[in-house]
Amino acid sequence: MKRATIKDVAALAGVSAATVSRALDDRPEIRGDTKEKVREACQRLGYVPNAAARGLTGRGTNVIGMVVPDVSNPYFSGMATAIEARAAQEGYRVLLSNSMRSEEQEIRAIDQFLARQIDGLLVAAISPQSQARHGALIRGLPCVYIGVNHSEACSYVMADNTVGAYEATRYLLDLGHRDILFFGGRETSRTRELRIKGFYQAMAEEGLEGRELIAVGDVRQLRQWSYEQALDLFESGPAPDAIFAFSDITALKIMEAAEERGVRIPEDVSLLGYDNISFAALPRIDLTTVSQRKFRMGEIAVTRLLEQIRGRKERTVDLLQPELVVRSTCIKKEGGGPR
Amino acid sequence: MKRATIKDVAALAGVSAATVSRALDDRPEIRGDTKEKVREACQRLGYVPNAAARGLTGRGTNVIGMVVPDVSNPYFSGMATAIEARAAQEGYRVLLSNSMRSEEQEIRAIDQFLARQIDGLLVAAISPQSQARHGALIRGLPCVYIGVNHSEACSYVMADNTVGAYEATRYLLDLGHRDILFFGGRETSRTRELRIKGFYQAMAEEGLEGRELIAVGDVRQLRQWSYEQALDLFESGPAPDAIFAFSDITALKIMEAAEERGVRIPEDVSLLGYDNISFAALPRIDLTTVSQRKFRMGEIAVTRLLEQIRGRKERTVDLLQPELVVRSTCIKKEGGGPR
DNA sequence: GTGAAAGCGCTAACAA
DNA sequence: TTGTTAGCGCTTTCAC
Repeated sequence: MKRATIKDVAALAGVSAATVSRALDDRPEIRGDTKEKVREACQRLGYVPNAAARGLTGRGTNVIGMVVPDVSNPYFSGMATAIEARAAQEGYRVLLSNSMRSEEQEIRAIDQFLARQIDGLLVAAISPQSQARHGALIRGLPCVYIGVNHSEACSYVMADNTVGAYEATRYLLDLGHRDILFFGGRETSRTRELRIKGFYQAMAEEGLEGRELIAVGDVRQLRQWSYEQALDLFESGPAPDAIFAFSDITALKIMEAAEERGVRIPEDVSLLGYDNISFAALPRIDLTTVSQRKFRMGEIAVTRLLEQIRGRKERTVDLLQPELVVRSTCIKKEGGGPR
Repeated sequence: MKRATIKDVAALAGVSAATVSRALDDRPEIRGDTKEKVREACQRLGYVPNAAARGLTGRGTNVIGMVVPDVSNPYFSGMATAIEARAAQEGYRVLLSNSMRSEEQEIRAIDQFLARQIDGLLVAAISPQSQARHGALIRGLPCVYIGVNHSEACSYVMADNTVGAYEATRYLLDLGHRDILFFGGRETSRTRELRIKGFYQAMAEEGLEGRELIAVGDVRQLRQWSYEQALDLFESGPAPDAIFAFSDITALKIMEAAEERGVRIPEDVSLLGYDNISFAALPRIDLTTVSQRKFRMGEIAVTRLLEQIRGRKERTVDLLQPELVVRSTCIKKEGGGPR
């Protein structure tokens, strides 16, 4: 069964298509009873205006698109939820598309959105390189990047990862830990680059060297990698005083390996994550971590995007200060204590 | 800056719009060098075909829409991911929209999709009632419902919740538990209705009564409610032998309250969840639960939807058998043991 | 092999 | 207050 068009409605209501259009727009120049007739006809035919055709004539759609690397990652789904709530307040709907951490899929997602008459775009890109490739596509479309993966040519909102890592490391140091291991993250990750900088900065202040473990292999195997490396680490000799995990997800895998090896957290080794995903607050997990304040980040991103949609021309940059969330996986080092 | 149209490309390439259209479709009748010219012009102008206009002329868009109650719920985001992977294999993209557990938002989401030239729709509805209201909107559009909230008039895929609950309860019974409490779920929930049926069925077989706790209040407050009720439960006297939680999320809140009250799980009370969300497998959580096999469910949903898109007319119904996932939160009752 | 023209469903400018 | 007309960007006949 073909869907009803505005013409079908017009015919049934005995008016012209233009009148139907105006009636549905609830314009004042249309008589009440005409509107009534039109509404009735729409009802009868199950008429839904075709947004494609509408978009064609050049008005806004009140829809914004959002591209994320992976919806099943609580970091992104949490942010998406905040964004949708905020957008809804402003009368916008959000359409979500997954790039599955593939450059090609990311491009296709953006492409789809561009072709689909949206008013603006929010992108959590998978790498700074990938962002560079979007520019040509996006052109004049209002767009805000979220997170560290963006070029300097676009508007973006990000948390200060270096400061976050610095403060987290300071916290560990103040707890008396000396041998601290930065665990995970891939070499190509910009996020890692920023975090490790903060880490070494804090370590250097104490005249400490610090050590790190760089993740290798396919992005999709990272969790497995973390688990195996942690197993090795706990097996092969004295563990560090504390582990600063690249992300909460990594921390969780480390915790799993510790469990497996009978290493107690935090008694034997302190563990600190990054991101403050909802998992981290779970009973028994209760992971000490750094919050990127993703809800706030989402809100700001929507606000900036709407400003653009409403005419703002200048590029915007928002840098959020992260926040240490102290829970129970880090304790004072035995015999150490704050200096 | 306006986006380039097919005409701009045509002008730059020195051909007609029709030729551009054909060239981009890689049709054999177009000469190779013409295609080359066209491709180059597209490149230069950053041309992206407008899907709206394309959809207008009536061909498929290779996009399917999916409506979920809440992306930040791992149950749905997990399923969405499975669906996207499967759809991608078949050359389809998935656009995700959140209903935020509101009937109004759900309708708007569907509306949006209908208006947006998608080839098919996947819906995880928030209630059976809400589904009834979609019918008029959806009309002939290929559509598959996921989960228990659907009418009998549409195609759907769901897990057998009654059998799942029955088997889980049997498991608890076989472990020697007698006083089992079914905890949570709102009175209006169809899911609850089905699960509690299985629960009482198993209990009745043993000549046991069983007891239940019905959740009240706003959906968004449910977690808080679970936590508080569990606190009360553990405080006000002898806890049951075992708790069968309405969902994993509920179980997690119960676990939190137990922690708070010094009640040990599973030593003092066994705990069983439902859904097998990814949280449940976390170290230290390790929750025994029932899997709805949501990945499989997602795959089947996509398959059925594509069948419809490709012409199948009949309604389809798929019922999945759930699976008990034994982990560590349920143990034999002290002094009880399997009979 | 390519171009001209019609039409998809809708809205906006102009008439009546 | 309402109808007529043109045109949004694209695809698809039908000619050439």
